[in-house]
Amino acid sequence: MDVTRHQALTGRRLVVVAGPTGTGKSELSLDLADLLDGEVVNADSMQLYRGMDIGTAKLAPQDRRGVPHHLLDVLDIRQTATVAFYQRDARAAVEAILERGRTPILTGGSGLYIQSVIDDIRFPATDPAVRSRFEQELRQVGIGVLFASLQALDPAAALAIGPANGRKIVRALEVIELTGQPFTASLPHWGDPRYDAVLLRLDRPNAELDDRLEKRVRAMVAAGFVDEVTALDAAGLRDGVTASRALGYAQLLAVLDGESDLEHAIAATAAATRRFVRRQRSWFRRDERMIDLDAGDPNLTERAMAALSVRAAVR
RNA sequence: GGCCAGGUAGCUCAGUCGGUACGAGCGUCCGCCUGAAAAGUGGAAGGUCGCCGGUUCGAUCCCGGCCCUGGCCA
Repeated sequence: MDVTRHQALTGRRLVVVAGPTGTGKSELSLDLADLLDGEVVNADSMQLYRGMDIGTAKLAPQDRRGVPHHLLDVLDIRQTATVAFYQRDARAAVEAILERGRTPILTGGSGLYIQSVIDDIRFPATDPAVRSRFEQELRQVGIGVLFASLQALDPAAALAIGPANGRKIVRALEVIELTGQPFTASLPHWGDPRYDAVLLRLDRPNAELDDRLEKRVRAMVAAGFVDEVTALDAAGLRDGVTASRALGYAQLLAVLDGESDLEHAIAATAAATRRFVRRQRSWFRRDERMIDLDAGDPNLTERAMAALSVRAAVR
């Protein structure tokens, strides 16, 4: 369990490969794994699910070049993914890799997930009973009432969350009830990342990325995305609170319901993905610890290695 | 060629019985984010109201002409 000591002995540290979807994170992490004797830990919320392969652009086993991957295919479609669960398992995976004397490479586009691994974030507990009670109240009594009570209990949280954000109002009330403490959406301030992590941030120009994303959605459909969703639908995809809302999957479910046609679904998915990319950026952008890399650089891998060695020298 | 409908924000469309466009949704841009984060949310920027002329103190809204789009008829 003495991770720090191990690092000191082996010189191993965590490498994070972050960035918006479609920038080539998976590919880069394979290269880095080859060069650093590494293993990949997935930091992509939707790739946690078994069976969600094509639509999540998950690396197929035969394309992993023998590099061990962790936290892929660990959830059933009907289970709800949560940061707290992810934090626990991802840290365990990272630590196990370090124990083995190898390099953990945390790769993915879920900003909060990444942060949950490298920063000291503690997620207050949850209680299904309390949660569902508030959710029911939200539906029956209305959001206004819940927001008013949040304003009374924790004005700062109410201000930060806003009167229209039902999900977060519910969670805040839940936390307040369970902990007796205010929710206080305290401002994130980062210190030194755990595992002596080096954070790499991939990106490419908007127009270029948007174009790639559109093509990628079409390629997914050509590769059997519709069949995948049909099969998952039979397996209970709609019962999954998280999985059923994944990009592309939600749009294709609408097609299966006859509410939309394929062409519309493709356009809607591409549009939603663009929006997602903007949100990912706004999340990653504020982390000053990240080192930027141009995803379109032909020497991307060398650049990444250079960034890592600079960090090693500074150390 | 004639008739009808229409030309208002990047797109789809509201609206003004003549007084500086409360425009809306979508898109775009920016931000927030502590147990659903591929989710959830806040804000901003965008308009010579097709063109030319007339009436009027004043026209995007009235009149005339022209151009464009869609439909119908010959």
